[in-house]
Amino acid sequence: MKYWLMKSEPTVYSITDLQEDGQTIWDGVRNYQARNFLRQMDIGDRVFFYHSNTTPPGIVGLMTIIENQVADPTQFNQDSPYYDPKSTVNSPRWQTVKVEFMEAFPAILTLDTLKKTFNPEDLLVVKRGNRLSIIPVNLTIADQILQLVNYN
DNA sequence: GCCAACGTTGGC
DNA sequence: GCCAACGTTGGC
Repeated sequence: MKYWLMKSEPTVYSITDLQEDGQTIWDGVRNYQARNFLRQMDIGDRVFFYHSNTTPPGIVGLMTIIENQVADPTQFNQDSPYYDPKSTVNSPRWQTVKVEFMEAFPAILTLDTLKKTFNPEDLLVVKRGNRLSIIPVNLTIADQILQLVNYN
């Protein structure tokens, strides 16, 4: 089992939205590096849910992968801002995953705390200028994040 | 609202 | 294939 971190702006889709929906297709990713990480995800992997572009930003919960190699439906939808005319049903360009809600943390684990706890090399999300919306988190760091959640 | 970082586009 | 211009992300 691997750990990941995925960002979402809470005004677009929040941990509360996921809690209500139960599960969702993580659509709209249009960055090749992020997509390549999505392709590496397996069923059962766990994902930290990160709220970006909000005050304060930080990790707010945990979800798990229940389906992988999912063709992002928005790439075929002409009315979607994520429509990709170069993508076809037979050879979709954008794969993603379906995630299921696991838990919302009792309190947000803020970016500020993450910066104080981890080195940028160990946790990419605290690295200045990093804009990747999907990043891998190694097991050691994931354990430490979960411990922080439990102790707070 | 500012702006640094950085990805993408398109002319050449 | 280079790189300037432009667009987007996202913290502050």
